[in-house]
Amino acid sequence: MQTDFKKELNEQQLQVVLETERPLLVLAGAGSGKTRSLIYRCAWLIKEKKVSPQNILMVTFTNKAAKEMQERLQNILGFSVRYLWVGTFHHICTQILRNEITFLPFNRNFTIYDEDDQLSLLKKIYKEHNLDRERFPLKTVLNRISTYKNRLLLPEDLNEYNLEISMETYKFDRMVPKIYTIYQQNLLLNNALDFDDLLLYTAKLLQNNEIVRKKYQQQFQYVMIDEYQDTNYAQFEIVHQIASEHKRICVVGDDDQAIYSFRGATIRNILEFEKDYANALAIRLEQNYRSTSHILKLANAIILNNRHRHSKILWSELGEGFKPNLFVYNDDMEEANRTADLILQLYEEGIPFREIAVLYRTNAQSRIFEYAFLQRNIPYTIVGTVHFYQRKEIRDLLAYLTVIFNPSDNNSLLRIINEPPRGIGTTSVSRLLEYASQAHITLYQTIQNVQAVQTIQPGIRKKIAEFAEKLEDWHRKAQSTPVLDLVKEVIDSLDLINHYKNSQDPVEISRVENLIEFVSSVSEFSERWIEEYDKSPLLADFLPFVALQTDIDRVNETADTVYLMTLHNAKGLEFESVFITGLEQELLPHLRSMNSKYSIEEERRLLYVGVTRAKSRLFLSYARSRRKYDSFYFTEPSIFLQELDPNLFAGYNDAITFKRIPNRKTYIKPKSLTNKQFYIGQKVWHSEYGQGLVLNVDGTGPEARLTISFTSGKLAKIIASYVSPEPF
DNA sequence: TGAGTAGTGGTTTTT
DNA sequence: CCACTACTCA
Repeated sequence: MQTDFKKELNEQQLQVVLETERPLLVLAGAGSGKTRSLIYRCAWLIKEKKVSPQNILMVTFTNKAAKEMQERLQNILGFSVRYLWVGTFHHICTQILRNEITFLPFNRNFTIYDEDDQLSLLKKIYKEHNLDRERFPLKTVLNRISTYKNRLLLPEDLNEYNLEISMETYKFDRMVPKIYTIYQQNLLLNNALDFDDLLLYTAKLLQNNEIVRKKYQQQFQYVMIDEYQDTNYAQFEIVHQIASEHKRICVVGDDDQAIYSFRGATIRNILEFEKDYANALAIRLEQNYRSTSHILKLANAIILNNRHRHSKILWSELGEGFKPNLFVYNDDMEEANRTADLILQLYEEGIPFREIAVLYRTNAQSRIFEYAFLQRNIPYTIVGTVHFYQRKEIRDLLAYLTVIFNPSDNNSLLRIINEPPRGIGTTSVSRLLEYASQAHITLYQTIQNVQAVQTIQPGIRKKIAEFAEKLEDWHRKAQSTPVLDLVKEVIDSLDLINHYKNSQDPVEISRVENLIEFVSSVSEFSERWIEEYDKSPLLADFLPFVALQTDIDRVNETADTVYLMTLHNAKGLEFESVFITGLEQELLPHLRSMNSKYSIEEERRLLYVGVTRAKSRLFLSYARSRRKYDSFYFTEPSIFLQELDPNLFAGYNDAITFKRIPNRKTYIKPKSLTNKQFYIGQKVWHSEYGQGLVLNVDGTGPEARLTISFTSGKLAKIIASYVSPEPF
């Protein structure tokens, strides 16, 4: 193996592999082969240094990256590394918490709450305590609580705020710790943890419990952390507690790609690494093995405008390549249509769809592209919008599974108690809750003994009892029945397929498909599980997996589809061709980030991340007007474009003067591109027939009839509004 | 008491 | 344009 990889790595990468015994800080530019270096380092440890896989901890940013690392490592080593600890922080923390459950205030079957669960729990709290949702907006409060947790601050650490003043008179800052206290109590009552809790409890456990800390310090002899620039204080503390003793730690990161400060990530962890770990060695990887020079030139020029960074210039030996294109469109619809046309053209040039990605700042932007792609039969996969697991029907089904697994979870039980409708309305539910709180039992226990709740009509009591009996039956079965069989039984027994199929509403009918897809995803999960562990997975194996699963993990590489995703989701990926769309003020940089220099710099890094995803073709675009809700507004080109030298781009010249258009509040229908006069000899593009040459123009404006000779051989007369000028 | 309907307010990014 | 809330009818 030694001879193998020494040829494949450059000098600095080799150093990353071989320097295993001291703290290592790897400053790795985009596309500089950091993943490869990490994998070889890991292989070196196992093969040459005879380190057992279970003594290695490797933290990645996504589950997908973890899976990839594991597979590539197995290929190199030629044997299974099942016992290697590789995964995201959240995944690894979940594992640790389950192992150490005896030291924790909740039980083994805890539920992991996502944002939707958090919101519904908080809504319930607001109702019970008469809190004003306008004065204390749910999301703002949740964000603040998250910030506290990321800094490892518990409600009791904020005690100075717990003055005995009536709730209504609290100002926001004083109210949040109060809500935080109640929120934490409620999570415990539900035997539930939110995402931040996974980190918080793990960090606190390692800090305060010497037995546990020693155990993991000894187990994880070698620690590697990817994307270190995007770790927060809680994550830092977890790593530090584990690694500060033996100090065999290797972190990899790039300050220019820090894009998660809103989640508490702090660049401090990279900047202070050499202070946190004495005798640390810093290695820089600057040679890029991904993109051609024109693309890197643009990337370097963009990031040069950030003041708070380590100077770093990417270079490659892959040749000059194509200059990036910049396109200006009149509106967002045109941007989507033209992007789709360009993608078809690339496809015809031999680039598979899976090597093409369309990136944007906000999830809402995906819809219009979907529409354009559907019209042209371009296969696509959206990564990260409405998460598959967030659709109503899937969440409902998951709520059933959650209650079956963790009966203490009132929140999930409330979600399904009348879903599908079984005649248990709000009044009955509040009577159940009232009884439960007076008797100091859970909602689940209450419905198991519903005959005791005299306030509810006997008829409804009977319905509740039937429901409760079903749940209890499944709860018993779940201990031994494979999760796939259990899921099928739940769906059958609730008659969900027919429930949705028989609806008049097409939205409801479409839910059937998702249910079927869910079953097949459970089936897929089961197969993989059986392959690895030689036994069928139970519900207890499946639920934690689902909770930490994200859309990016569901990306299926075998299908040939274009990828649509946010710039955030594109991190760590690479594509032959990349489109970055919506380069407008208030979109990129986003309006909500424009109030501070620091956050503008983060937006600029976001663009930098997008640009550095491209291997050979890069297309940037913006629209002069954009639809929002149901009206148009006018846009200005992004400041990030305005600060660049236009010569970095190929393409339209008038596009790169970045003329500002005065903002108007009233809606004026944007002039379509086709208002431009077409001329004989012009190269044009048609969505169906492709590229063509104008032979004759009859009339003016969008109504003009053009005679076009298409490269496909077809000669056609076409109304001007159906074709667009050829951009290349 | 529950279910269906009209009106209202709200979009950053994610584990 | 969509998801959620408050209101009305069966």
